[in-house]
Amino acid sequence: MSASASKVSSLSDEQIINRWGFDYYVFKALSAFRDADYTAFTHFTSIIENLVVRPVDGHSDMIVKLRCMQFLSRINNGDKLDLTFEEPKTPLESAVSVLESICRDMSVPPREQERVKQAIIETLIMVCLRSGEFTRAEEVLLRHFSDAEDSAGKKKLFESLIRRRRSSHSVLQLSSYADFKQDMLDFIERLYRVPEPFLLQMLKRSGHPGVSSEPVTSSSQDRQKTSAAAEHHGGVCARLSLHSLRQVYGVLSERYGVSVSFTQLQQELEEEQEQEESPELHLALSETPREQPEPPYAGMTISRLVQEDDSQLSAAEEEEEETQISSPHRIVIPSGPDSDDPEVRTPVRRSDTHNHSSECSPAQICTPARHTQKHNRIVLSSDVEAEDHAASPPSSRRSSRHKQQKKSVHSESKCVMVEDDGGSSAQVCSPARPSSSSSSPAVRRSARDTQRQSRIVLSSDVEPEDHATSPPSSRRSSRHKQQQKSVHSAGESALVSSPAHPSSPASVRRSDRDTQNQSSESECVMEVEDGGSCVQHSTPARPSATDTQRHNRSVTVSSESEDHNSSPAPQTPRRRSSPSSGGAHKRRRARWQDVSGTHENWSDEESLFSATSGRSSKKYSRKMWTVQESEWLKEGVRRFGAGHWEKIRSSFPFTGRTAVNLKDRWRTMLKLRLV
DNA sequence: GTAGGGTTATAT
DNA sequence: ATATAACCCTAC
Repeated sequence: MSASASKVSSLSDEQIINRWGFDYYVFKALSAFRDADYTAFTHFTSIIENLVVRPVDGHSDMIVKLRCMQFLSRINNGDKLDLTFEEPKTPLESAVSVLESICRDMSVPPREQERVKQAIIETLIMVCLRSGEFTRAEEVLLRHFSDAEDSAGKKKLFESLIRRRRSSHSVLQLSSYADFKQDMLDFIERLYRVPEPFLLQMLKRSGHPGVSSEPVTSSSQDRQKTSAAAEHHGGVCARLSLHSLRQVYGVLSERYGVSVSFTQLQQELEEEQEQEESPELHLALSETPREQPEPPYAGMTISRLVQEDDSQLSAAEEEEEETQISSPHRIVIPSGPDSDDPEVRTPVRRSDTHNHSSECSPAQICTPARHTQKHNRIVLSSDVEAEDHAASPPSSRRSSRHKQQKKSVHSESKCVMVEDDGGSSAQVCSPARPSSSSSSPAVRRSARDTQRQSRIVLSSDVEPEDHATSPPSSRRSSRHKQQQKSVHSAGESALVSSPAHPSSPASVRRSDRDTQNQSSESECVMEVEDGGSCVQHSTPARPSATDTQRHNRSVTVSSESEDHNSSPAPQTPRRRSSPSSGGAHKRRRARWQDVSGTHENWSDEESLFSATSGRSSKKYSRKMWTVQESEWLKEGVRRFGAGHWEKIRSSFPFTGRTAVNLKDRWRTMLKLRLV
């Protein structure tokens, strides 16, 4: 779909950079969890939660990562029965819901799925027993306990303990919650290996001392592989002809809207070489940024291009596979002495001469650059990292969606690396999933097998994440109307970023005032417990309600902007300053997001990882539909036809939506003529 | 599982 | 009080 192009173009620097940050913090959160540093884990998830509220380039494996974070957050709080992530459920029950979502998206062997679920349920029952919640334990036992024969013994035991109201028993003592947590982490890591985040890679390449990125992945060998791979990088490259490079360049330039011709580029390169000092290749030179600022990558230097992509999947590639370069090798054009020292490469370095700084900002961030070497070289490779995704099942996950959209499935992985003297190199990789086909051997990227990246989400969907029944937050401002009229076009799925939902204010649901006090108290407690960061949410800054809301909707195509978020006090530790409120007029809640601009997509109160304390039982809370969800729905109807609600529901990452909800929403959309 | 009419929660 | 998106109920 042409959407890819527009999508890419609409990525803002913030979206891209936030994505880097997102990947980094996910990685750190997993590391912390593995190290049993749950306080740090909580801190990182809080950061993620807040980050995700900002515009983020949300394609690719973001959903998977969010789900993993959600899952682990719930597991992490599973022993606290008074917390809830989804209204009536205990954290572990929510974990089961998330597990189901994960299993839907990624093909998880049924046995594994069952085993994990059973482990969670048993743990939940034990937690209930230990805390004397016999009734609840019984409820869980009856509702979720596996009927499998092998668990019959345990079932009996639990029944007996419940009956006798015994909260102590050797079995209860033997099992440790900490072990359970690690077991769950192992499950997640087996399922999905998080690739080394782009930011860390950059840091490492920059030669920053002491950067040791502990892999999230359990096997530390991976990490070593990573570096090893990096080191060999240069060595592995096969040299190809200029002709090949030219072809590849043609494809890429078209894709990214680069107007410079290959020949021009060569000339520039030559000139640069002559000058010796300009290590970088500047596409920008000829790009005339001013003229066409629009195109996403226009005006960027190659390095920047590359980098963005390297940051783990960039949209473009995922969507256009056709343009994929199929040559399995890397192309290296030596233009100078080449040195293979990989470590030194700093992908982007701006330094020198002609760089139009303005255009390449993002890239520059991480380019410390060492100036040692000088050689120019450009490497384009379609590499393949995949190869070893042994453990990863997921290739199929979302496949259904994909397939339909694209027919060709081939390996999507490709990598473009540009390196010039100075050692700066950049790479573009589309990790994509390791699809069967080509398995070219290269090892790249972060060398870890990571690769499984789960699928590619195609249209940018980022999932708004989260669970279903979340309590509505109270204030959601006036969005309805606006949304109706304002937009509606959203036609194609061009959504770009869809952040996940912001956190939810826990207990603050409907009327803030009522619950506020309580909630604050509890929230605080909770934070302390787990994360330690108790940032008082108590008075959550109440956001001012301005209407500014929707102005910003960014470029995303979708027009309906709903801003659903109303979560008043995000539980996160830091309060977000809401830019918007200029004042303190009647402040209602800060809607930071509104300010941001691109997020139209989420619904109010859902929180990604935070739990609320206290359970409420209220009738039902309305969960407004996000733009993202509406887009999915439209896409689903387009694909399967109206009336096939269940099918549509299961084909998109809806959370907390039933087929009937979809049907009702569709009815509403028709009524509003949004479709 | 879906269609349609009724109900409820919210914003104005 | 009114309008209405989201939800619920129930027949098929």
